[in-house]
Amino acid sequence: MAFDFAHTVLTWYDEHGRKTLPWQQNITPYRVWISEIMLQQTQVTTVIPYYERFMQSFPDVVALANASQEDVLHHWTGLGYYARARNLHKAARMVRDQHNGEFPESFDEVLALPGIGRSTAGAILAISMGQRHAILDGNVKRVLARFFAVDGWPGLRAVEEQLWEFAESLTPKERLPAYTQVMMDLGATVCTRSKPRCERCPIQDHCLAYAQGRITELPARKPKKDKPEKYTHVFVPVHKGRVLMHKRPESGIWGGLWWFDSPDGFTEKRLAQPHCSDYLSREGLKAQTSELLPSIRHTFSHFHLNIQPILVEVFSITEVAEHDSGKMWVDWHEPEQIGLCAPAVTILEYLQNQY
DNA sequence: AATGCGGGGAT
DNA sequence: ATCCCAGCATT
Repeated sequence: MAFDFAHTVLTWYDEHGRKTLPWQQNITPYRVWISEIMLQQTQVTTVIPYYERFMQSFPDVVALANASQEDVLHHWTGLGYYARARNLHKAARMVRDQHNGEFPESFDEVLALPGIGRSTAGAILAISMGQRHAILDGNVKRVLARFFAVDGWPGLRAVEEQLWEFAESLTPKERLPAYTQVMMDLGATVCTRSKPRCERCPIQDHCLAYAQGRITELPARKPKKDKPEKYTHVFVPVHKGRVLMHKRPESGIWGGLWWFDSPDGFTEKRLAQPHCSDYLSREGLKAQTSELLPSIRHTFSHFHLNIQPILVEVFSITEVAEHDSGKMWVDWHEPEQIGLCAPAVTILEYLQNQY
């Protein structure tokens, strides 16, 4: 009889699989959905506190739909990939308005929700409903690339299609929640990127990469390219314990998050320090002093950003900006419930400590 | 098919 | 400093 892959890993799961993660308790499609989105490109230990806070504030899909986007982004501050939060909110409103507030239970309907692709749709329905769908996240890609000794970077279309075929062919007809979980557990706790624990792997005897001594070279690494340096100046106008912030456009870097006004955007070369006068007159402000705050180096997936914040102490405000205008005076000792990008948090923390 | 999209943990 | 993580949307 041929090697029964699913049975072998399921037996291992019963003894060694993770069963106490927050989203593994009180399992519902909604709770699994939120966990799957948060866990996209984000590690488990980072997600856990975010998940707990999110569930506290938005216990069900209707609660999430009824929240403001501002509030949702606030709960996402620091998690990254903010389009995930915007899509999550949009999808919740679709569920509320088009599915009577009940999370859909067919694959095509779930796949149609923004922010949910093939793997996430499969994971949600397999884990919460026991439906038979394959998944292919980073963990499963690594396990299968090694088990079948698949060459090539999994980001390549052809390689990914091959891995999907393997994933589909191995998926059993029974015990879908446990099987889906164990494929991720294997990748997360045994078949790790570096120093995999092959001696504890239930499928070691049938692993091609292990047999070929190619565990460390599979899956193939992503072709690396060096990240360009970029630069930006930002004005940080302060007045009586508050700081003027600007809301970024919905799309692009830090979409919908609050940041500071910049005279030069992100530039390829380091520009001379801008004068405050133009900015101040445009904003209807008068300054008494300005000084450079410590610069911040922030790394994105595709470039480094060198940020030079310019503190401007303002002594008169001719116009108080309104929330709706995309500008807001934020109390740095008690920031509003808004979404902030990581460098904005750094600057606010600096103001808290210094002033 | 390739690129954009964040932040942080592991090494 | 580099790699990469429970991926998806856009072009």
